[in-house]
Amino acid sequence: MEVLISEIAEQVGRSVTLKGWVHNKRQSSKKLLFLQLRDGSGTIQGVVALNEIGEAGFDAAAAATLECSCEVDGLVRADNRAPSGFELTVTGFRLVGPSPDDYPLQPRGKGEEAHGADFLLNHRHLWLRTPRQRAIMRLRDRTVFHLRGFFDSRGFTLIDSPILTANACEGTSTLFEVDYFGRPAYLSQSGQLYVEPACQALRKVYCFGPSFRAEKSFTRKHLTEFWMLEPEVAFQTQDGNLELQEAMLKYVVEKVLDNDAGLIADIHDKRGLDFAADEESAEEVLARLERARDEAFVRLTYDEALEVLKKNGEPLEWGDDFGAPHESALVRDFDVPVFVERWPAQAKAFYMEPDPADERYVLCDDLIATAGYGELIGGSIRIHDIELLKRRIDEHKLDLADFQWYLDVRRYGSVPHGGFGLGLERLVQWLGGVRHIREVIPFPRTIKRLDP
RNA sequence: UCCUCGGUAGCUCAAUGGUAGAGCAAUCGGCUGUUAACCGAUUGGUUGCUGGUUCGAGUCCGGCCCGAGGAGCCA
Repeated sequence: MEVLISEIAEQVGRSVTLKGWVHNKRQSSKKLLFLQLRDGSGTIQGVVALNEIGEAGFDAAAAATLECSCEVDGLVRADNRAPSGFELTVTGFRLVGPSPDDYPLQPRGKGEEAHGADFLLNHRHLWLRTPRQRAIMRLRDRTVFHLRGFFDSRGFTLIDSPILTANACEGTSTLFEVDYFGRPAYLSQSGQLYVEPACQALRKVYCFGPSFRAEKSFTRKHLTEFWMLEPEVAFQTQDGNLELQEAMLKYVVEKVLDNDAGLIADIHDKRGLDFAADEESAEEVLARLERARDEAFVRLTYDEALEVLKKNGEPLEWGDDFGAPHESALVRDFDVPVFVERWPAQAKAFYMEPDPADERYVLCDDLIATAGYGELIGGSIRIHDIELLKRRIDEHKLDLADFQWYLDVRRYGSVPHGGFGLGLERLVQWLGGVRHIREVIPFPRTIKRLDP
């Protein structure tokens, strides 16, 4: 019977067939060898003994090379010598697809010595086969699943925003331009302009899709193509917006801790091919997530954050935006994520609602993650007064003609509304303790890398 | 765009201006319980490109190319 390795515990004592790949081979003699088999659901060790499989079968298994694909028959045994607790006594081996002896990735390495970042990224199509990358891809999938579960449970509707857009609303410098039947179009850098009208139709909505930034940044936390989830809620308040952000993250963290903690252990297995040498341990990641699940997030106003920065030796002028050094200085004192809300209007985007308590500020927030993973979320209440919005568009030297339909949202039954943008990759980094953003997306796009 | 560091075997890295090396991978041999197996042997090089200094350059100097990480900007 054909089974998956993930189901092998139910098959003890039975003869089964596995279809997969040879991850590694250790030959002990002309009579005994070990195959590390993986099938996408897990890995198991196959024990190939001459007296169990016969000469022809042994020779076939002995000819297996790294990453060749195969069908393997065998008897499932519980065995405490195996890391997973189960082994397969191999009784048949059939090659499906050979793998020449120039397979570029080594099945193991002495920590980060085996391969470097550039080499691994050039072989991303093969790198994905390794256990660490499998665990990261699974964690990404589970994160999206849990996010969708959260918004579903709160009555949100998924609204897909377009990727091709006509307007360069916040300036063209960070946008990718494409030729759209002879006129310029741009790859979307945010779905916000589209979920704003949608929330007036469906009350609570979110979009989730790729975002594109042509910024020439080259760091561990930037991609030119990344996935962003952007909720937008009609009749939203500043406190309601923060509550939604915190509840969303606590929900995802709790689900990951309950269901997917094993993936975090796999990600931090020291045997993994990995160029992020100085990462947290799995225990540190789990402890950090437990705190984020159990303790209230820190909430600071911009002015309070300035005081913390002054105390930590990174003073800023009122009105200045935070740089990366300020972010780390700010979260140094806290071991849960930190909201910084109510920023000076001059540091933020044109569409943000003024704080009624003091109009020098706007109703907005950034959420800064623990452990150096940076900004996970940026959110705000949007201006719903059409005259104020026109004034702001003008002040920011933007073209009113580009915003006619956006202004319609304020013209007909305008309501206070707001939302935020969550960077999926940064969330997966933070959840998994993955130091480099290029590992948490299957095929990363950066300024220097379009292939594979 | 700016700053810093780097480019030597398939990979990860060594090599006072003086004969280009190791570990891993691969190949061959050995071993009936290996867990990143181990032991022995073999193969493997236009030292990123280019011009210069020098008796002699992987090493020093100029230019270029490529990569990494940080700044800025952001998610």
